[in-house]
Amino acid sequence: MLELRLVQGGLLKKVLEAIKDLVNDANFDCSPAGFSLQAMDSSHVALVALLLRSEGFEHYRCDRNLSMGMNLNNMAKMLKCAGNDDIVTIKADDGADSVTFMFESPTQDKISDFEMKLMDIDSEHLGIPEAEFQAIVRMPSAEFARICKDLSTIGDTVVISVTKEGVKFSTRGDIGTASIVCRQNTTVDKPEEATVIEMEEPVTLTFALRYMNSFTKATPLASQVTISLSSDLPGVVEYKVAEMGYIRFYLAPKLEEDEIETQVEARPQVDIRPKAETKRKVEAKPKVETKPKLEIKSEEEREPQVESMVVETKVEADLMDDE
Amino acid sequence: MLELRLVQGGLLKKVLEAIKDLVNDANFDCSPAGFSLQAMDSSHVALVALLLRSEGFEHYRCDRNLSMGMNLNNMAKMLKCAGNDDIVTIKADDGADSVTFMFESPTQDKISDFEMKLMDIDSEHLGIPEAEFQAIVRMPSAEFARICKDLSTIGDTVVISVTKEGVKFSTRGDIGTASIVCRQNTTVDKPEEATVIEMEEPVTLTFALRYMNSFTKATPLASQVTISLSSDLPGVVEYKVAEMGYIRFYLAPKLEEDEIETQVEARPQVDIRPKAETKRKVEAKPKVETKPKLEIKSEEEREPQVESMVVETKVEADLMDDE
DNA sequence: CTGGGGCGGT
DNA sequence: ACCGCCCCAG
Repeated sequence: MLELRLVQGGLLKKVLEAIKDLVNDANFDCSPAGFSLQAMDSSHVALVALLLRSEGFEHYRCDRNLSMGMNLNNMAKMLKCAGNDDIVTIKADDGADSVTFMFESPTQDKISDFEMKLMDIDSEHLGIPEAEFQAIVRMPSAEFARICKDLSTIGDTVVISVTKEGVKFSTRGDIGTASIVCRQNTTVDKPEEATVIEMEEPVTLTFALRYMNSFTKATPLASQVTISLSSDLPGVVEYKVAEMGYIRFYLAPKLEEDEIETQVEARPQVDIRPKAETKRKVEAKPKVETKPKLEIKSEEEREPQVESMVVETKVEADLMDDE
Repeated sequence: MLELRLVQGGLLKKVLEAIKDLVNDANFDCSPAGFSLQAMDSSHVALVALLLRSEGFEHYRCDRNLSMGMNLNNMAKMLKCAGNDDIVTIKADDGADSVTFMFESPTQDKISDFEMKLMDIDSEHLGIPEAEFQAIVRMPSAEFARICKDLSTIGDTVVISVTKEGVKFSTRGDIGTASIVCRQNTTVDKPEEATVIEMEEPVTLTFALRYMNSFTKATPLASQVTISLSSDLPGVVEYKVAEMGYIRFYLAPKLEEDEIETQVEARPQVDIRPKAETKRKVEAKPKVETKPKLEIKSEEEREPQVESMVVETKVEADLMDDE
């Protein structure tokens, strides 16, 4: 039996708006620690990881771990029927093939029940190793969204370059070039306007703007966004979900044209894809891949001490390093 | 070397939004007097003249006259990336084949650089004679925009009729007719709400609404619009650009059906088109043209005293009678 | 002036 | 689904 009561129903609406364009179907995993989701986008280039901690719910009952496969578009459709400050309750019986969303208007005058069929989705739970990043940029989420949108009117990719002084976003396209520099700035009136750069060493990476623009759908969730970069890891774009957890988007960097020949094979291969998937791709395309793929190991491929981090304890592991 | 620094970057954004639908490519002319543009729309029916006086810029450096051919859509795309109260700097080296737009956020935390390729556009600088108009209407720009939009749902052309009492806009279409009269009104709370008519003699002219509606894209620039009419001249729709200059749109009146036969040849031919262009059209279509064409002489065709008004001094001449 | 919400078009 | 548009509120 599962029963999760969330006072700020609007949060869940925004969460679904943020991920439904990237991922069609995904399993929501419920454990005593929280409500979470991990899924790759349909082209296997980006990965979304959502966590809503149990403490963030007004009421959280989860008798045993449950994985519920949902069509995110359909779920979003139902959640759209909730008011922004309705109280949302998610209910499912163990082993049931459906989930119920209940919306209570703030005045309790209106109670809505939506029932949605669950789907059987086979996706392995991917272990995402915690990594040290060479640079972490925190900046206003709206500003980041604006930059990605603006740059995508000029080019298809963004080069993000972090130095101590600031972060530079640049692109190039048929009509010209663009370069936007945001300086570190911690002396602002409101903390949500700050731009903070934590940097161990300068990093320059290239990403597809198409995905970045998808990620910025999460902008309404948080006033700040965190961009974490290392030269040999997928970039991470993270939005906090108020008091509850986060949505993280992982995106493999594109190789610069002149890097492709020399570096693609030398890179540490940390592959996030499930084994079968990885094999198939490799067999199908034995050549150098210029299309970026996320490189994080799947659970089975990881080191023994990680291997032991089974699904039941995994969410807690994630919790530890949040915030 | 050219370097123009404009504190109200939003103005330039609005200027481009106002003209980019009418003109695809045009030369911006920089002289010590200011930053200006003259261009005909692609169907050679309307003409846009923009002037931004050098005094309106915070910093204006223009070592020598420069004509920069730009694709206005691409320029508008780049300017859209500026915030409305960013400071905009336009930079170009003499003889360079590109121009740079720099945007500084009000807080200076964000600096954007956009570089755009210039194009080679051969357009003659058209001399637009200053004329006396039989009637000049000044009215709220939003009201004029609304009228043009409303009338274009009924018909394709607007008949503008000015008398001492007011100005009448009327149209006729398949579904019926419409007529909107605005009375002169100078006793208003705010000066921007006034409707003022300066009239020497009554005028009635017909214009294509399609162009009028294009012109009203400039509405955000100014709270008032000036419509200047004479029976034998193109109509002029003018929007002031705050403290800096103006955008003027010239549009040839349509001949009323019953006027075409009797008047078209009798009209004073003041043709704005470059000579070659004029010739070609005439050769191609020796018949009576029912499509209106702007009738202002090009530089070479004009009278001696106008002839001497060469490009260098021309902007200043425009300045004289502005305001 | 910006942000948000709603709308209508493409 | 996206974007531009319009209105309102803060």
